[in-house]
Amino acid sequence: MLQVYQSIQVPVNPHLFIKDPITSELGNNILNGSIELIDSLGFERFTFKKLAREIQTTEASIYRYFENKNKLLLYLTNWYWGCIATRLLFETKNINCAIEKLKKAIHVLTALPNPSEDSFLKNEQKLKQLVINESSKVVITKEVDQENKSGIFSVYKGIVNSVVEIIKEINKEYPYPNMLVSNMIEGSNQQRFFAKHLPRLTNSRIESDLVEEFYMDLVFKTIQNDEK
Amino acid sequence: MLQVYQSIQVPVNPHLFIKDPITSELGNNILNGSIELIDSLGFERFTFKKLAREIQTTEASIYRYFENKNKLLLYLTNWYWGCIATRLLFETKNINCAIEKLKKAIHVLTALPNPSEDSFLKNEQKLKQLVINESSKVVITKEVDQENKSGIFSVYKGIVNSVVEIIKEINKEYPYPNMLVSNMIEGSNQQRFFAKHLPRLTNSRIESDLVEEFYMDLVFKTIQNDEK
DNA sequence: GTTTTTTGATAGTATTACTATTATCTTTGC
DNA sequence: GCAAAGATAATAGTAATACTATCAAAAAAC
Repeated sequence: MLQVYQSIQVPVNPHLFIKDPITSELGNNILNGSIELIDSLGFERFTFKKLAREIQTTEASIYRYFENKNKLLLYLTNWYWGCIATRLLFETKNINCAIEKLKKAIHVLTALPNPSEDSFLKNEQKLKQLVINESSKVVITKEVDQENKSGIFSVYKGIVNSVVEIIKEINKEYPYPNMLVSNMIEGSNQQRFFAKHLPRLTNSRIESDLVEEFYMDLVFKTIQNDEK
Repeated sequence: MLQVYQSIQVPVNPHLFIKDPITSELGNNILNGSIELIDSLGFERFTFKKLAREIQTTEASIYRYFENKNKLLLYLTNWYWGCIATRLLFETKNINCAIEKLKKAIHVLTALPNPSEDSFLKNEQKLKQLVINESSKVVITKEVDQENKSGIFSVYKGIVNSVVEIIKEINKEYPYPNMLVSNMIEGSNQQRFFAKHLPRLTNSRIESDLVEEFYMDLVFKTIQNDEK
């Protein structure tokens, strides 16, 4: 199991851990165990004590890796966005047509990861669930400015920025590209939460997911040049 | 102060309180005090003990009104959406043109409340801040299905639905009206958070707020009939 | 003017979010 | 092959949180 995380070279901001979890067995157990446990308990009920019980270690040992559970969740989401950033780079490479590139980007950012072609990691789906259900709890906080200063959101910002650049290639007059992209990324996650729990807020369903096509339609219509 | 909350007839789901706070002085103190305190501490650090100290009462007394702090925040946000729903009704009344109606609706849902013309309540702005910064923490939870069953989100759903109806008047072929509306409401709040803390994710700024015009542009472009 | 309801004061419990200490176990250097 | 260094386990302890319970005092309702 140890090398699962190491094989993907996704560096995570060192501010988020005390001791790098990918360098040890225990560290990897913490990562895998926390994904499972946060997912099943929800972040509020998740504690290091429960995690320790689950992965057969002690609370104190986990604290040697992570300052607190917020940092751990930030680590996990950061790592997720790192994977997405890498994939975005791969999949838009060697495409010349900006429109095609944008389509690919929208796909990478809004589609559900396909369980079969899941090249990157077996945990990607559970991790996406975490991002959908829990990430806002460690981002929309009073600590955000501090975290931001230490560069924790730079990977995410990089993703937004690279899609913004594609949009500018297509229509450099469009005045709100950053809003459009961040709205799409956050919105696509939210729509999936709605589909599962508050279906009257969306047209998408778990059985027939419309999120990708909704944003595909929305983005292209929105950036189309008015003059045309 | 007591009648501030009573004057606006916004019924809040009784599941959210043990004893109706608008019926007593203490109840009103709890509501006003909690808005201030959650806003200044952030929801995570907010406790009933601290609130009790602030409004000169005891922890146990607050527990007589609200089961826990989650329910209290749900109460506040529910009340906020109740106000918005009322305003939406008022402001779109007697407008025949669906396009004008939609413009009004987008305005009500995405614009910052104007401090001077703030007809409804002096707390509306702080309350909106609460909704922006804290509401996701009590919505995106494991309890959402249970809360949903007891009808806590019906006001919100009603708002979404009434805007969906307007969109259908304009273009009944558009396949994702619910997604578009919920995306707009949630997104507009998020964009304001970004403007304040993560400005590279948005084009809007605190000094020059572009949220309303962004969604005005986005929604109308998105629902425009392709055939035209 | 008594009864009911509401609030205040105090106390207490289980859980959470940590920190500290020491012993053991593993790894690596030589 | 062994000492030194580093990592982990075991245990203990503290302050804060999230409540619940009890009882007396104050206010309101009848």
